[in-house]
Amino acid sequence: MALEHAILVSLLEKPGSGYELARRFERSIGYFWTATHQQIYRVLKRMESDRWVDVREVPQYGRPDKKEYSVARPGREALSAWLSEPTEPESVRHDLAVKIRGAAFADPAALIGEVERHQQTHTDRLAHYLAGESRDFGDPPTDGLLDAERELQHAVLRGGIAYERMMIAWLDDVRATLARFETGG
Amino acid sequence: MALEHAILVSLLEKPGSGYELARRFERSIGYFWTATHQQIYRVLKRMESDRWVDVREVPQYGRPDKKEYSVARPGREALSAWLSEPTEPESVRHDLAVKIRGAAFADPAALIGEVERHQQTHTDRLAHYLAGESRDFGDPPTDGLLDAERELQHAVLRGGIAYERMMIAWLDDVRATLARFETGG
DNA sequence: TGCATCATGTAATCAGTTACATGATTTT
DNA sequence: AAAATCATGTAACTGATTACATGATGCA
Repeated sequence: MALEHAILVSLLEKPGSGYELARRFERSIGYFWTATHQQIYRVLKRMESDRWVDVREVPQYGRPDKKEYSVARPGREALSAWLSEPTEPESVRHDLAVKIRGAAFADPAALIGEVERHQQTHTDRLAHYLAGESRDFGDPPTDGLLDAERELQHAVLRGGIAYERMMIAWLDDVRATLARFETGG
Repeated sequence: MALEHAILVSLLEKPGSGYELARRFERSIGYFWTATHQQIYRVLKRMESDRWVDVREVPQYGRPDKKEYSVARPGREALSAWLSEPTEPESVRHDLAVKIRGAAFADPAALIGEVERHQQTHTDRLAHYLAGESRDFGDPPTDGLLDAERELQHAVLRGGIAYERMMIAWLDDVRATLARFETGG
C-alpha cells in the first residue's frame, strides 16, 4: 500500500502529469517501485478525490493538454504520517531462485543461458546507474551546503548500485555451480 | 505467475500437505517467494484439477488427517517447460527506499530509527542463513559425488547471504547520510 | 504511409491479503 | 484454563496486470 506514497514523493520532487509519472516509474523511482500508467491514473484519481493532490490543466501547443498534479497539504501530511509509522521489510520475489532450485529436477546446465540473460540485465542496469551517478552526483558538494533531497537520492542510488553489483557477483557463482553439472563434466 | 512453480519445486524436494508447504514458505522457499496458506490451498486445488499433483489422504493418530501432495507427470513437464522459457528479472519493491527519498521533505533524522529496525531484521536473517548454512552445508562434499539438489540449494542460500550482507552495509551508509541532517549537525 | 511519442482513460481478469471459521491435541 | 500447534478451508476485498480504446503530432 505505498504506490500513493511513491507518487507523493515523486510529485514533491517535481510536479507532473500521470504520463510523466509513468515515465519516471520506468526510470529512477521504478528501480525500487514499479507501476504502469493504468495503475497511476487510477490512484491519482483517488488521491485527487482525497485532496492529496491538486490538479492544474496545462494547455500545450502541438501536443495534447495535460493535467499537472502537485502535492496538496493533506498529501504532505499523509506522507509525514506514513514516514513515522513502521513498515515491514518487503518480501522478495526472485523467480530465478525458484528456477535454480528447480533445475535440480531437470537439466541444470540448460539454465546457464537464462542466468546469463539475467546477469546481462543487471550489468546493463549497473552501467545505467553509474552513468546517472556521475551525471547527477559527480561534482563535489557545492561548498558546505547539504541538500537533503540530493543527498538522499544519491544514497538510494548507491543502494541500487550495491544491489546490481551483488547480483552480478552472485550470478557468476550460480553459473559456475550450474556448469559443474554439465553432461560429461 | 510462479507460485505454482515454487510449489512444484518444493513438492519435488519433498512431498507434503498444504499446511507443511505454508510453513516452508515461511522459511527456506519463503526467502525468495512468499505465500500464505490461503493462497497455497487455492493454488493446490487448481493444480490438482490440472493433474499437476497427486493427492493421498494420510490418516494421522492424535492429529487431524492431512492431504499429502506430490508432483505428477504433467506437473513435472510444466516445470520443465517453465524452466526453459525466459522470465524477466522481478521488479523490486522497496518501500524503505521510497521513505528515504521522502524523508527529504520531512525530518530526515527521524527516519534513523526505522532504518535501524530494518537493519536489525536483515542482521537477524543473515544470522539465520549462516546457521542454516553450517548446519546443512557445513561438511565437505561427500567424496567426489555431486548432488545437484543440494548444491543448487546452497547456491540459492549463498544469494540470500550476499543479499543480507549488501543490505546491512547499505543501511549503514543510509544511517550515516541521514545523520548528516540532524538538527544542529 | 507507417511508426513512435505524447496523453488519457476503461474493462476484464488475475494475484495477493485480510478476516472469518472450525475443531482436535498438546504444552504451559 | 489458556495458549499454541496442526490442519483445512471460505469470503470479501484490494492491488496489479493485460487488453482494449482514442486521437493528435512529428519523424523517417
